[in-house]
Amino acid sequence: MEKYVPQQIEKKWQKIWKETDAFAVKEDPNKKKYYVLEMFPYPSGNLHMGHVRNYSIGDVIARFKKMQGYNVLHPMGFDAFGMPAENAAIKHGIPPAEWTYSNIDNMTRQQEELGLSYDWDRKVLTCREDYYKHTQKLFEIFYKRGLAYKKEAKVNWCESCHTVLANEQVEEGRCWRCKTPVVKKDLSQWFLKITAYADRLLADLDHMPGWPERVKTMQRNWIGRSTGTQFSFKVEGMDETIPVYTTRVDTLYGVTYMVLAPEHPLVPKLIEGNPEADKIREFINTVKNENDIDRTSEAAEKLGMFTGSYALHPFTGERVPIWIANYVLYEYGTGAVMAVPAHDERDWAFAKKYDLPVKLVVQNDDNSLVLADMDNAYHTDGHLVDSGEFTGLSSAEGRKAITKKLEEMGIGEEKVNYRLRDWLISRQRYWGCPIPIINCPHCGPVLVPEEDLPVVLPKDVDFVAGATSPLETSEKFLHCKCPKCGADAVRETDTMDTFIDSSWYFLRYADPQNADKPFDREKADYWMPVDQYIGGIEHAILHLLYSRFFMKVLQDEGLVRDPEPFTNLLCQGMVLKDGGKMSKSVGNVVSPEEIVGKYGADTARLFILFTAPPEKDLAWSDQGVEGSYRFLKRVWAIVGRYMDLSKTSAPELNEDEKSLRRRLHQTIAKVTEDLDGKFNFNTAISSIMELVNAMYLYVEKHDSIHEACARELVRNLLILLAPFVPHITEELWQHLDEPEQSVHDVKWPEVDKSALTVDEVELAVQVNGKVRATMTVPVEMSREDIAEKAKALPELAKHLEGKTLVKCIVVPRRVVNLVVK
RNA sequence: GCCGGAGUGGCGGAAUGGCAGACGCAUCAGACUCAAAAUCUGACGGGGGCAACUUCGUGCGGGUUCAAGUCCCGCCUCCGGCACCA
Repeated sequence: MEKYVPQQIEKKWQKIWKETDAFAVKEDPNKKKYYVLEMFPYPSGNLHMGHVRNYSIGDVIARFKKMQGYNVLHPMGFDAFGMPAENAAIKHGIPPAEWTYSNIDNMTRQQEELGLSYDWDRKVLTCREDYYKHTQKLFEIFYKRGLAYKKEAKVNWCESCHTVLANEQVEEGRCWRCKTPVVKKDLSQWFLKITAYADRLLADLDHMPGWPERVKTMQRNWIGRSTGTQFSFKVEGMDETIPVYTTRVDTLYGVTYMVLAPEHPLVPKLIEGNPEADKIREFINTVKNENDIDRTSEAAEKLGMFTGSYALHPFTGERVPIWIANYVLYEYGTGAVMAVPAHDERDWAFAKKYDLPVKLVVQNDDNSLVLADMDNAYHTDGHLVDSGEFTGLSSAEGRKAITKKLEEMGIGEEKVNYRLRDWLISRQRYWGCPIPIINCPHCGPVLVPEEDLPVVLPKDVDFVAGATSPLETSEKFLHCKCPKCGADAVRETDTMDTFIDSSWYFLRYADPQNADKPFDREKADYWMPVDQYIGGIEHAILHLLYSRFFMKVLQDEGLVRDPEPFTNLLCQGMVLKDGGKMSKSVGNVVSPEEIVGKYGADTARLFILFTAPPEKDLAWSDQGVEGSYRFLKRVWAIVGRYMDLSKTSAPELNEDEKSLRRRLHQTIAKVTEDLDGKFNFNTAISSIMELVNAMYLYVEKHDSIHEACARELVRNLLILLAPFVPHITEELWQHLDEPEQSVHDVKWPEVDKSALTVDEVELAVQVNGKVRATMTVPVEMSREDIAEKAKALPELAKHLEGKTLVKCIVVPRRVVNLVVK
């Protein structure tokens, strides 16, 4: 047989798969479906190794499931709206669409060169009118359900990207994309009411066993549910009350002051008449202008000022001074807190700094707390002291009883709070989905009528970087008539966050050609939910939370059946080089195209799947790639050698053939087990390597083989390898005298249990738990006989000499342990 | 601080409570070759021993068990998420 030249055979098969539409699928109610999906990429220009890893994992699963008889949906598309396209326009004058489509073409070609089994007829591009038309339609659904609203708010602004950002897109106070420190800005913006789904997003996490624990934890943290009590303080001498939220209402008798966020709307009134008012205003301004990094940094000092006003304690009527401080967040709870310095570390620090009184109202079990000796707040639960009628209750009882009393007084109630904020979706950018809203001077915001969708992105815009959306520069786009009253009106010029586009694309794959609707319910019900989703951990919150939110809203709307989009989630690890992330600035980037060109796609895929378990980080190793290439050459050669061996047709297999056949069926069992839901690609491949090694040892020893045995070995070796390395297996398959069929259409093999039977097994023989010998015994030998045989082993004599046997444990097929004294 | 995950040879990594280190990389040796590469075969955790063999060994300290990388208790370290969220 000729040499293994991957470049030739890979091109050949890729062409055939493309021409025959080999992986196109249709709904088939008689077949069990399996939907495997890799997160679609942003068309940045070129695939990187992370993509290759992502797609290789998905492709093995898709091909394996198909061979198992499932109707497999395995689609691919592009998350094609986004900033880089627009930046290219600003920098180089290339229209964003042109830049994007040329990148898509290039990356699609690179995907094809990896031999991935996609149904390309279902390719989805979020930037095309036929897609974003439906994104707009979905926005209208949200709007009609009261889940999309516009409000004036203090929002996160990135100076470099010239746009606002969602909370989820701010990492440590910086823009997630360009790392520029985020500043606060007052703007009127569109939000989606994800907070209305906070409880369901949280609760359903408990019923998602197919998701990694760490992702669920991150989402739980992000949603940040807490149960507490909200109640109001009266302001002395004013007809005003200040609501506060606390999880430690049991410490209510320890309140010695209260604190408002500087942004709190009551502040101007509270400082009226205070001679220090100007100073306070100055302080408020300083705090407001600080960015999040400074304001929340660990080193940040707690700063505050006394307003001059007092609140009244709801139970004791005591005067409680009202302060303003930088450590209270306006966005969370009520923007005001009761301060209990004895039992809260922040309040403690603040009280010490400004010399405010401290009252101990919770004691530990042995009543050993002495305020004068404390150098920290006591923030754990205990029992209440100096707390009026509640004294003596445990903290938990105290919380219940005090909340009940506040309720009876009509000034408070139990309250659940979330850290999660509504999703800010407006972006002051061009290359995104236009928000289908018309702003009418008389009617306010009005939805674009459904029949007028899509609101098409205009081409006549200026891409001069500025603080407003480029869409404002298109006169034709901007001016329109109000659909309600017909008056002159202007269009909304912000576009939607691109995370909206990716929050429903998995549904579009089920029905990608539908012109009227985002997707047909019946088709969606057939394919959804995604059985296996694969992608990077960086989307643990962003994309994966938004998609879950969308799915729930669509379920409420009756458009889908299921509450969750992704049944099983696999978060692949990163591809590292020299101990760090591959990056252009470090200069350690290995390009997939280069590797594929040098070794072929099969080698690249095999290396990535073999070198590390999928969820762990993978260290790139040039030598490791060589090793994978070497293995494929061995496969190529051994198939040839088996075909060249002279064939016998003896009535019985010889011992070596039998053991080779046993090895084959062990391998089938192992690979099937490793691929079925567990995705241990690395150990699956290593077991196939062991089979190949055994096949080599056979040809070293023999120059003939039983024909049926040779045939079974080679056939099954190729089938087992097919999901991992589709080209070389297909090529070799065609060299066998098989019918006109692709190896990828063959049924996955069954284990022949009779092939696994053995006559004899080797047992380890231990004395007091230490292995001292091994022995081979017939499988059916009784425990008693095994024990007798073990005792008589000569190697054991010196370990047994002069000792008495206490116990003998026989574990069939594994071990014998003689316990002696 | 709270939550989650992980610690095994020179390296990537294997091990339903039952012979720790499968498979691969690197290294060394042998075969083939005039030679090299490629290829095939073998060795390969540490200490001691010419050897048969022996002893220690899965982050640390205890425990359960005939038997622990695996189970339990107490720590340490690293990675990730959240964090002035009241």
